Amino acid sequence: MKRHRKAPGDAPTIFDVAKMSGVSIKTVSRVINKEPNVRQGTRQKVMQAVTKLNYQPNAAARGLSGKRSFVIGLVYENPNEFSYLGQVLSSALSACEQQGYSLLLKPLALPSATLAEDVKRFALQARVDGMLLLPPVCDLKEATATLESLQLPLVAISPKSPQPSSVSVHCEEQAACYQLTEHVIQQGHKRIGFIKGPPDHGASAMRYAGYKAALQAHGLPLDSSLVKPGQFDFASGQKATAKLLDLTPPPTAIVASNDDMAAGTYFEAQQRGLKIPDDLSVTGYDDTPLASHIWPPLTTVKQPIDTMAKEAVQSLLAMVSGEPLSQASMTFGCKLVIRHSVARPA
Amino acid sequence: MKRHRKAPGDAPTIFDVAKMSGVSIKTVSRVINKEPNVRQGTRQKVMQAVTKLNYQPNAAARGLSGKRSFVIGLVYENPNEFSYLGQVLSSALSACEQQGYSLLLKPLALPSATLAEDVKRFALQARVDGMLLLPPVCDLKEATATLESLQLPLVAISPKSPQPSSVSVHCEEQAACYQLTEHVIQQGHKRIGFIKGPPDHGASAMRYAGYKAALQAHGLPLDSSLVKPGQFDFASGQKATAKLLDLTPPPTAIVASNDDMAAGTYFEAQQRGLKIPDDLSVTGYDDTPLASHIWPPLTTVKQPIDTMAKEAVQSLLAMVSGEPLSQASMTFGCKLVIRHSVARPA
DNA sequence: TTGTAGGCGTTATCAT
DNA sequence: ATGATAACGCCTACAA
Repeated sequence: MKRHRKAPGDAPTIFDVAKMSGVSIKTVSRVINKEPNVRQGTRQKVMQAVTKLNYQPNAAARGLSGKRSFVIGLVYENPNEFSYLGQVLSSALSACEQQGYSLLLKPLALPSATLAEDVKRFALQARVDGMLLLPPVCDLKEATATLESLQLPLVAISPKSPQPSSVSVHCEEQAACYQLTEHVIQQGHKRIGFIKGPPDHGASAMRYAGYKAALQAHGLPLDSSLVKPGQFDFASGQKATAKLLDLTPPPTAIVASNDDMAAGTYFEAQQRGLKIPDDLSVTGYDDTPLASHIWPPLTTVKQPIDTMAKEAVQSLLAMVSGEPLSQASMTFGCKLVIRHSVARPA
Repeated sequence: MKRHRKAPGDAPTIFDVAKMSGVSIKTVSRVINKEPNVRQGTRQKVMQAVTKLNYQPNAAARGLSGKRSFVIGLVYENPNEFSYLGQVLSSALSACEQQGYSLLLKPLALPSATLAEDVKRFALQARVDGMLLLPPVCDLKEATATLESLQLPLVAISPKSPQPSSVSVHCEEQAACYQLTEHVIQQGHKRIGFIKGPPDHGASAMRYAGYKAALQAHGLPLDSSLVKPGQFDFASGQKATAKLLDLTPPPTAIVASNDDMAAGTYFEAQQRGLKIPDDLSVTGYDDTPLASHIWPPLTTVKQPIDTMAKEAVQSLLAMVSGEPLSQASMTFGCKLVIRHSVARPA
């Protein structure tokens, strides 16, 4: 026999609400889930009881019983710095909260031999309704294929290419990096170094393409010795910069594929006694807090991360609810943020 | 009639494991939860089936049925920068994962009129087993009292004072800041500015006390005009530095209560054409990635954040399990990280 | 528009 | 040491 008698301290259940409002639990359930076919007056009675009792649906029970768990996962690579991730995280979190969802974090150590297994375990254990995938995980077939075989709705944030098969949000990265490079060119620079991002991030290729296109558009040759690999982190940015500055003659400007690497460029240049921007112009990408906190303030590109994350969540939840998506992929514009790290070459 | 027949794609349940290993579900449950009173051979049989089926206990079902939800909450103030929080987050997350727990994030916008209500709602809705509290929330009575009335195990990370009533982990902040200040003094500085942290963070007072004690120990006067308020963020650090540098004569060194504010000091000083450390010595606190990424590398204090977070989780889980804690409060040592932002005054 | 019955996968209780 | 069975709180059928 079911008890459903609660001790004074216990949290109220749907039965308590039903009793207080004089309806069945199913009706309460309908109200809670905003289902149709409830009379206006009934709905109000129930809502009153809910408020009065401060009733909170039990997430575990909902997850167990229903199809939805009200949990979505955010999968990302274990970061060295929280610069970009921090922004995504904050935005995604608040978007989830607004929609009554919880966000579960899943950092991954890459490369991983057990990637597929790990991701699957995470999805199954938490019974997530869907997943938000960050680069480079969103482009790793082991991960996405496994998840898709679980029938899990997936949304990729800035994946390699606007996958026709899957849903994603991204930026006009190529155009933005074109503008950025053009801005540098317009200051009179001819030898412009470039620090690439890791090849497994889609953004890397896009940004590099923008750099190349700008060079070409302005009749500048593409000198491959001026292009160095990087990993989107400080250390690789510093290392690449060292190589670049060792060149004879060295570049007069360096376009780094993100802010963290640009910070590495600052570091190496300043260590060598070079003054930015007089001796070396530098640009970044992402407009992380760092960009405006280092001296001189870094010229960079601002992605609408907040908007993107919120749209990603929105799309994901729509998929979870089985709603048809108006579009499988959304592209947002980036904004050039001109500060003080670019000047005319000496 | 119970089905317990799973479609091929469905995740295996405890029944599947029970069937495969030829025992009852209760025995499987015992094995899963490491309960005693299971014969060694039985335990092994079950474990084999678990492995073979890749069985994952359903979190929702566990939460619904049992006393524990296997979820803990991490409550913090909405950050401008993820410098300190990012580290705590990473560590806490991995600690939770290791223990089979999930970590749910709860950022708060402070000050908040609905703090108690928000925190309570969060706790109830997620049915968290316990909570990790970061400053300044861990010191806000509205929050802690509400949570305690829910009988929720709480662990505070670096709270104001080693609360006798509650469990907490912290650092020897005063001693560390004493050493840091002493290091500056030993370089020959007499006029040493100090940028305080926000009064609602326990660390602020401790660090300030360390500064004062070092001054006194070395026969230096405490000049209150050299002490400015700050908020632990870049902007307030910059602002405080501006005020300090406007003094006549200005200080020859500035001790900032954390790295973010020290970055503000760098910014303001460099904007004025001052060279660090030749014209101005600077120190920070926390050893965030930023500290080693700005130029010149910042002398700071490293807290064992990873250890602290892991211990905090450990203690919390012990409380959840009703185990007696060996100690209600744990203190860890900090480490001075001497880099290149302090030199002899001109 | 509303209500009843049954099951979701686990842990708890109480036998055996 | 092991097992049968009743909760846990909710949602999805299906009735009414």
